Amino acid sequence: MGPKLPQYKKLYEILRKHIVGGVYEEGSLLPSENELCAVHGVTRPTVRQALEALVRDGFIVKKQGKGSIVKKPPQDIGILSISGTASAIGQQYLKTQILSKPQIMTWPDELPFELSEVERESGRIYLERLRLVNDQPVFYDINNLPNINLPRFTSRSFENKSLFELLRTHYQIEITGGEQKLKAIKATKHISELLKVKMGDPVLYLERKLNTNRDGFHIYSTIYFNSEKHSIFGVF
Amino acid sequence: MGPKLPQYKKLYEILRKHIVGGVYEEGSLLPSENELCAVHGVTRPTVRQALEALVRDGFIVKKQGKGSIVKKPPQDIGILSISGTASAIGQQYLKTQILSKPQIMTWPDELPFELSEVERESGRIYLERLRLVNDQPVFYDINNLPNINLPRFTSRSFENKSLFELLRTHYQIEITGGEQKLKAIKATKHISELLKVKMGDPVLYLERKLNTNRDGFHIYSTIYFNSEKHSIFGVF
DNA sequence: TATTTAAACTTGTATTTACAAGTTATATAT
DNA sequence: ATATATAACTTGTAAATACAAGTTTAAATA
Repeated sequence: MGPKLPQYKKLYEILRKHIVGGVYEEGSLLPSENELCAVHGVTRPTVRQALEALVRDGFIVKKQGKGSIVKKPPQDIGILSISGTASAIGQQYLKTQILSKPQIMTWPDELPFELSEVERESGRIYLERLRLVNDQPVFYDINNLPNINLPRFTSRSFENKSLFELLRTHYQIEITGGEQKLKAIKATKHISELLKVKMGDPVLYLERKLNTNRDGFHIYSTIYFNSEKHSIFGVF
Repeated sequence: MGPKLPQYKKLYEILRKHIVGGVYEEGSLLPSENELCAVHGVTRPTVRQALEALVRDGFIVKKQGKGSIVKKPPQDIGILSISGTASAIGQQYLKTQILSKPQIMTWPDELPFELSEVERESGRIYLERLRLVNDQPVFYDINNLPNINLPRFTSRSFENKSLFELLRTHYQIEITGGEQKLKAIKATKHISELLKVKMGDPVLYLERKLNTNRDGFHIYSTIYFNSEKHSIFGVF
């Protein structure tokens, strides 16, 4: 069960959790590297590896002679970039409703992106979600993951949890990049009902292919976004 | 005048130059870390720092047990990221039409972003463009730059030139990042006429604030995008 | 010959040590 | 009291070393 994470990743997870959990206020300083060494019983290079990852993911900025300064968590970047949607808005306000529980299916014949052989042979895990802010529907997303080495995945709970966080913490799958196409389209009947907008009203439409640290493991998503009250915010 | 770069940065610059210069083919392997140590007379942690930076900047990917694989330099990134719109589509197909020549004005009272004091006091350079692909209008953008140390700017030619390229080559201003908001909206009469879509049809709407290497110098843009035939494509 | 095993690579993780460089607070001098 | 210098922090850079883990190649075995 214990996935034997390296120490710097364990420390990364701890600090990340503390930051998003509000243990450290925005703008305040993290404990110094030497303090972190002492507290967690590791050496400074190890601590620095963890901090580097936090910098890369936008949770802190470092200043020589000063320390590590905590940034507001959704410095992570929202739907336009590699992180999950949860952090874009602030996890506390974003609720997740599963429209279609994760289920194993075959791939459809036509896809906006091309599959690798392994992916096609393994089938897919299909998952539909509706995501709400203040009980108002904002995202509707359709996700396809290749069914490769994801034990117990279909039986896990997704309510109010980020898909990416689950992949990262339980399967050590990290998003390393991707590509996406973006359009403004008219809401169809189906979409308008889900997102509670008028039929024909403009909604954002995204197609994404995300790369991961697992070779040949990509996540394919289609996302509809109701931008009437919220807009997609991105920092880069 | 030697800027006394740290060793790992020197090595980074060397390897980067070699990669973009074609010394290493795309997909081929860089010398192993130990080889690089020997050749450049540094230790492995130093080499790894340089390679880390190359990974971060998208020039290589590393595989445990295999080596460092050369990627084609981060092609361009499209409108969703820091580069100009020209590279998103391919400069050769994108034409620029100036709707309102650059002119010096005062800032309006209301702005989607907050100005710094220096920016507000200096006034702005205002610039409207329409950008076409195959003679079909695709972007309409409204740009505001603070009027700080930009000699002869209003008299320069912009036709078929990237605003960012001009800023970089003539004023050494580089975009370092930014933030943006994204919505799908209905085309107003004005927008529909410019982008040649029906009134009320969905168009993409972006508001951006771009940071530069000049402290306190930001570029504020509003962009309307006709996504009927083209979609915005982004790699990250 | 085909398969398996082992060796020789590669990068990944981790410790220990040392000094440089930037920041802040304190003590000292004027 | 104010300015200056010092000391005590902070992160940044760099070395030398060790072993783990993944990949490839070559040798040994069936």
